[in-house]
Amino acid sequence: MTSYIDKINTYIKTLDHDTLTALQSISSDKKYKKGDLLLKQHEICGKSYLLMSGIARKYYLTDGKEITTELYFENDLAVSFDSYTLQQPSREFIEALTDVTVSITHYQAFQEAKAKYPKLLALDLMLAEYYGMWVENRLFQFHTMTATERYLEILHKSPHIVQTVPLTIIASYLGISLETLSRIRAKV
Amino acid sequence: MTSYIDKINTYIKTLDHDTLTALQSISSDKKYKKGDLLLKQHEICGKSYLLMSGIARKYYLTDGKEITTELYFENDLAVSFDSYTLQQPSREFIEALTDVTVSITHYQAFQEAKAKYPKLLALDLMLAEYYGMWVENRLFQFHTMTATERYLEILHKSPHIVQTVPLTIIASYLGISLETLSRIRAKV
DNA sequence: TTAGAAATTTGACTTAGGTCAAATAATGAA
DNA sequence: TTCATTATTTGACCTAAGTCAAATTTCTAA
Repeated sequence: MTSYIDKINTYIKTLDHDTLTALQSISSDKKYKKGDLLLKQHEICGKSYLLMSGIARKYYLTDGKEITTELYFENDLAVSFDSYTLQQPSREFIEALTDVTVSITHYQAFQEAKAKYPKLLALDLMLAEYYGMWVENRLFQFHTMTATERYLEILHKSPHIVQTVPLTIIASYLGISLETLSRIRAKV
Repeated sequence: MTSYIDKINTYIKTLDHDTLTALQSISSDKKYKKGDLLLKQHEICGKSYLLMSGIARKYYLTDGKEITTELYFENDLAVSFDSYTLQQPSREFIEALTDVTVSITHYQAFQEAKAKYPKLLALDLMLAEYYGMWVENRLFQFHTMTATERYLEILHKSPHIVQTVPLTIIASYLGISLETLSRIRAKV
């Protein structure tokens, strides 16, 4: 599936000058401090955030508890998918876990650009497909793997997560309690 | 999210004659008997299956056990998403749970049609977005809900599933054992 | 209709993971 | 440095859900 990111990047490199400048004209950089919220619950996700540097996460609250649903590193694209797609209030927050720099693209401007530049429509499809496969893979893990197996998967495939993100957040991302994660780590 | 299906259907109704005939020219109907496999593991999912009638499911095998990942009813579109998107061998099977009639569209022909008819590209994006939101919602359920809560969710939002699909399959779809499902049902 | 197979339920017991509480360890600002 | 806060670990006990085995119930094909 990493190969699909390559495919997307390769595709972006083939974009013509006009398409590329159109895209740049509707994007702008912004910095956030550690702890800042890029998106709040109940807000409509009217922007996409491409992480240039730093770490961020997406999470929601269920009876007072924060459940992390996605972790973002450099070059990851952060949005609340359903809020962005349906332009309806978000169930999720997006939070900067460190100071971050992002490239922001507005939803509405991007919709208009897609109508004018079909290559952006194709790009949007690729991004949606990638996200679909990513979520499908995560669901697969919850459906069939134990907590220990899920932790080992992260440890092997995304060691940077374990190295940079607090265990409380990793535990909620794995869908287990902090104590259980600590015990799993104490073993292998 | 049902509203998004409405949006997709509304969009389809706005398709011009040429686009529509192009789509029809690359689609054909086919019937399968109960128990037939529309897609086998390790095959590349080179077709999409729009269910016209009957019930089908998608599942994979983990150490000999069948895990159902999706149930299809009339008007549902069945594909192994990553296999179809990446055109790589499928981890999943697609099986007819009853006699079914499907409208089959070939992947390759659809790719070519999308290049010629941009409205099909936009349609494809909507379908990918819908699937992404659907999977995200299922992941949410696995991430935060107990087995009982997941069962009640199905019971309320998709009662047709409980009425038509064997409990063994529903149990694996919920990620629980058959016995646990039976006990949940014995209560409320 | 009826025997055999398949689906579902029930019982007894085990286990992964949760909860609550307390003890350490690590970090960061004054 | 040092104190206070935050992060992580450890202990004791609990609970949801799994496993294995057997009993029923429901279908289905002859």
